[in-house]
Amino acid sequence: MLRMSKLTDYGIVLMSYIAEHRSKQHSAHMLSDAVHMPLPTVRKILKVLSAGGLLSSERGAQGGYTLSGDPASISVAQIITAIEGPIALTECVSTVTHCDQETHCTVQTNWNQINNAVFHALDEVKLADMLAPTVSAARTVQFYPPNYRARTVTLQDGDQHE
Amino acid sequence: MLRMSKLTDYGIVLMSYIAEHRSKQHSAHMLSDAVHMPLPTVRKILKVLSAGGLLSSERGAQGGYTLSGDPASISVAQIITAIEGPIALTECVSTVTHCDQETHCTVQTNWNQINNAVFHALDEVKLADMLAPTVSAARTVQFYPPNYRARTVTLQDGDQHE
DNA sequence: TCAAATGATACTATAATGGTATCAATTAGG
DNA sequence: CCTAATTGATACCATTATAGTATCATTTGA
Repeated sequence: MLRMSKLTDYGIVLMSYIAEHRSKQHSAHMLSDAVHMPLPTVRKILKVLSAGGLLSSERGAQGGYTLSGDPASISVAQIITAIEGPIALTECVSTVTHCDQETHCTVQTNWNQINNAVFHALDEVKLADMLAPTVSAARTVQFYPPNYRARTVTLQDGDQHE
Repeated sequence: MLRMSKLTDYGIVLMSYIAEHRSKQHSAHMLSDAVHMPLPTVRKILKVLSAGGLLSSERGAQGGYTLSGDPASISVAQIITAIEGPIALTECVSTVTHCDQETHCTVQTNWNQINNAVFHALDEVKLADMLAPTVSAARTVQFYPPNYRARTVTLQDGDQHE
């Protein structure tokens, strides 16, 4: 988990599609057809991406959306941020909520560090990278141990819990 | 956003507290008092952390929980994974859902790359790092531009939208 | 002037989450 | 051996967030 919203996922797919077909102006309707997503949802997302400055919009007949920048300079982090707001894993980092943990919360400061790390990871990946199937995968070490997973096992008979 | 659940946040606070007071056996009740969280919730989280192998539990009177490993070797990624399940930002990565995007989804393969990056970032930060207030912050470059944020502005009068 | 398009707002149903309650199983100690 | 303290498991509920829909206003090209 630690999942981002489905809308964000859609947003990235949309951005990818538009990036693949630059120069053209894309209406919500066209995109809805092309990417097989419900029109109202597409509209909503495009609006947000536009408000976020990632797409340029033109109103009126023959209007539509275009990328407002170079695919190589638009990062996944930007897209996520545009749709979900600033990347912050915990509430205590993002908002200035007065939480009664504060006293015991040595943790607080270190979250910024973690957020930075995650943000950086997401900011390194550009839209252009998403288009080229596996270009950068080659130079990327696979850190995720394939069978890494906490044991949420339900113990079986005769199984000893350590 | 891209927020992890509140329970996970709690989980990290609990793990931090236990790590700060190792050697002792901690009952849910004690922890609830110490960290000021509702007892049932604490119980739930401890149970999960225990099932995830991060805590060792002893039942019966005078029972309780202890860290099952060294704070320096338990990572934030492990804690998150224990509580929320495997770290996967998109559904299409985690589950084998048959989504009708597949055809247009050049994106798919690259998500693994992103997930790896994020996982790595979270796996680098150990529980021990969370205790020492700002030890490792010094050697960590601050990547997050302080005013980075998509413009979700509501335009004011006389304000020109680019 | 009309049709095609985005912009804005508000609403609804479903799902996820946080929180609670209850009972079973285990174990130390009198 | 019985009781109290403790974890384990399951089930439930209320609130919130999310995804999706509907509607109307605004802009603009032909």
